[in-house]
Amino acid sequence: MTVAPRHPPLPVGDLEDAARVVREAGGRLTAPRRAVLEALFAAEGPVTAEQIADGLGGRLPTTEAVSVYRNLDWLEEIGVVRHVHLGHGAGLYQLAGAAEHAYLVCERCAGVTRLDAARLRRVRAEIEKASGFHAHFDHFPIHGLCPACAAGA
Amino acid sequence: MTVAPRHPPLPVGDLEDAARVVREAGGRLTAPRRAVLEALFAAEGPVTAEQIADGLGGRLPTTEAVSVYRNLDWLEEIGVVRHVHLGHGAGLYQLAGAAEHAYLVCERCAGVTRLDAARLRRVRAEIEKASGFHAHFDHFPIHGLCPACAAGA
DNA sequence: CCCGTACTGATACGGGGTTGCAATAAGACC
DNA sequence: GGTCTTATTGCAACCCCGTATCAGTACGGG
Repeated sequence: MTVAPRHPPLPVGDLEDAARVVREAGGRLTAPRRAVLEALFAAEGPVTAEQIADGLGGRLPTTEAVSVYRNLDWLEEIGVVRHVHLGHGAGLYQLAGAAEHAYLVCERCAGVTRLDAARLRRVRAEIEKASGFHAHFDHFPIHGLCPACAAGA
Repeated sequence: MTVAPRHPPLPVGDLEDAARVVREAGGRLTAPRRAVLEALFAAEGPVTAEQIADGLGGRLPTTEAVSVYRNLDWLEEIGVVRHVHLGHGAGLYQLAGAAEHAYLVCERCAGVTRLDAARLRRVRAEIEKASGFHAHFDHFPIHGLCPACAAGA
């Protein structure tokens, strides 16, 4: 689990597409690797390695946790997978999408809101103006109070 | 290690001040607790629990790690301490300051820049406009490319 | 100076992830 | 299809960063 991506995101459309990318990267499409990819395609949102190992709660065959970790790492290295942290617990993995998403986590109700890149342009511009940093919002969440909790507080 | 502060920050100016606050919160000023506070005052920036337990690398007497964790937790509950995460590793603890600081972490060189609240007003405003969230930047870092690495990339 | 109880230290345990290594199986080449 | 190379697996042991339990200690109000 690297903190920074080594390769640019390499979005894949389906399993077949992923298989091609895997081979092009010099990898083999083994059963555990295929299972990890299938789980990522089947998942609704970002999921933990443990959820993948458990077959998303029984919906898919299970996979050895250690193989899940190794495959997620490697798939992340080649750009197919990304992981985010939405709190103190386990990292959450997902297929690398074409567009960056920010995750807004409410510190009171723990609710998570996904915001797409387009709406962050001005945020990034303000950060750049204030610090020179070119911010990415796809690895650590933006923490704070959601509208409802802010109103109640 | 709570993810969200339970109490508003309660900045303390020096050890004596901290001792008063500890007693007012119904706590006792034991040797390990004093040691943790001394380490936090002596530290240059945010430090790990382990660094505190080690006496900041020998500069101060050592303290049992388990007591360091318990004291940091309790001090955080009463508002004297805050912790941040600047990456995948251990949390980093510091005395709660009066002003919020954001931590900008470069994903390439891992350099950390501290930015104070005043310069974040417009950033926060843009996030509020885009999502309704009232963002805090003092718990998770803003991840991205520092000016130097952005130029080199 | 006493005494209740907040706190300590030793130990065990937990989640989350990584590493070492022998055994297995993809898939390139024939 | 058979062979062979080596990427990958699965098991087990391990590591980091903390937490929980609990008997014993010591802080500090009276």
